[in-house]
Amino acid sequence: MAGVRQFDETAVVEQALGVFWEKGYRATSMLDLAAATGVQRGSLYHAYGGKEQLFTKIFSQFAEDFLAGAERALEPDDPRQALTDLFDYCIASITTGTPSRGCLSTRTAVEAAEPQVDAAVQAMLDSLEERVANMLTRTTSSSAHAGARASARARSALSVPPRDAARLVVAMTRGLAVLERVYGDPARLRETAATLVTALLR
Amino acid sequence: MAGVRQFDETAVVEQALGVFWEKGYRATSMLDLAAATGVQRGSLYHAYGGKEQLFTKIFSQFAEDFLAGAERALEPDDPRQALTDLFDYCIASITTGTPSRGCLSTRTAVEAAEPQVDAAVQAMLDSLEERVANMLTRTTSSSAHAGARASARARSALSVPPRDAARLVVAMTRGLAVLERVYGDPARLRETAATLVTALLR
DNA sequence: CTAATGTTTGACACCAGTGTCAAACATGGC
DNA sequence: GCCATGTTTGACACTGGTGTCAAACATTAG
Repeated sequence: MAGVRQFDETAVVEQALGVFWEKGYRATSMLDLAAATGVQRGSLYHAYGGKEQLFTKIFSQFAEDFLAGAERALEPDDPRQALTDLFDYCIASITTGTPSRGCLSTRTAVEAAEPQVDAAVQAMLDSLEERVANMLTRTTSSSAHAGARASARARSALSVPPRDAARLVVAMTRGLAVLERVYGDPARLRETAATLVTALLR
Repeated sequence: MAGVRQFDETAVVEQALGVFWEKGYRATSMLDLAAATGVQRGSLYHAYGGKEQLFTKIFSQFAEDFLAGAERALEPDDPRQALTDLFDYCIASITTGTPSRGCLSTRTAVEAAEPQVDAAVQAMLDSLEERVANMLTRTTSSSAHAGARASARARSALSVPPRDAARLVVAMTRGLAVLERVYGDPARLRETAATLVTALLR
């Protein structure tokens, strides 16, 4: 194989992610991408086929990173702490930058229409939901079956089943993303998240 | 005053609302609007100035109607019923049409950038929050002060203060709007809403 | 009936973006 | 060193949208 790609692919992905995040999927043109990456428009078409394919690639990369971060946030054995950490993580992610860049997946979910793109977003949310559900079943006692050393004393109890709670939490992360756009106030987002955590854990 | 508007303004507003709702603020062009309303593009520019102004007018009309519906849904004296009715109302609103049209205000909040438009969305959410808060303080006992005849027996209690609960509820309506886009499953939305109601009311 | 007033119309000049392609160009395998 | 192979480049032909404007047109007050 001769005739080899001249640009640094990971750098391009990173730059392009920045543009998509800032402007949104729809509002981003191949022109913007070319300008931001320094790669000619023609080359981008040649290498990726078009915006949808390029975005899908970038988004799956992003989703992986995001989920890794969420996983870390969900580590604590106290569910209240884990949920709080998760929301803090999400809120930090969407309120970064000036002006804050918002939530890429939410924005994409709401504005995209391409099936590929929608599928990618759905996969990410499914994955997030599952991780939250796992954390909740791990850290809360549905009733007895004590045994584990770290939790000799009463563990927190959920006001609803863990699976349902997980869905609610994921739904809430989406709600927060929308409110960030509307009010742009991180403190307010944290308060609202805290309210949910309180309602969820008796 | 001679030289009088030839088109039926309320009809135009209604048609244009349909287009905005279906395609979203950004993706809607004056061309689309002209086609849908049967009014020439030039006339629309002349009469309204441009897309932003026209949208603002249409949106405030829409918000008024929406809030009136929400108000009606919040009438029951049982907070569980009122919240359920509210969520049902919201879910019905966003899942109408084939394919379902989604939530105009959420979509607008996420994709618009024009200050006028953002302000209109914010006003609507503030208003919704207030109505929910009113309903909650009206229908739940923060503690004693019985007296009212309809509630001689114990009234439902909130797991969090009414103001916070109201914010949470509004946030949730936004979350549901996003999930509608992602999963397109009304039943699932109702379930998630029901979970929140359960967590909120002990 | 007329004049004044505001509305409608279609055309104009413009811009931003798309997707494609032949030719010029690097590069690694031989 | 040369050639095959894949990449880069800039130009091309298009599309769909914008905002404006002079002229044609209705309508109503007087």
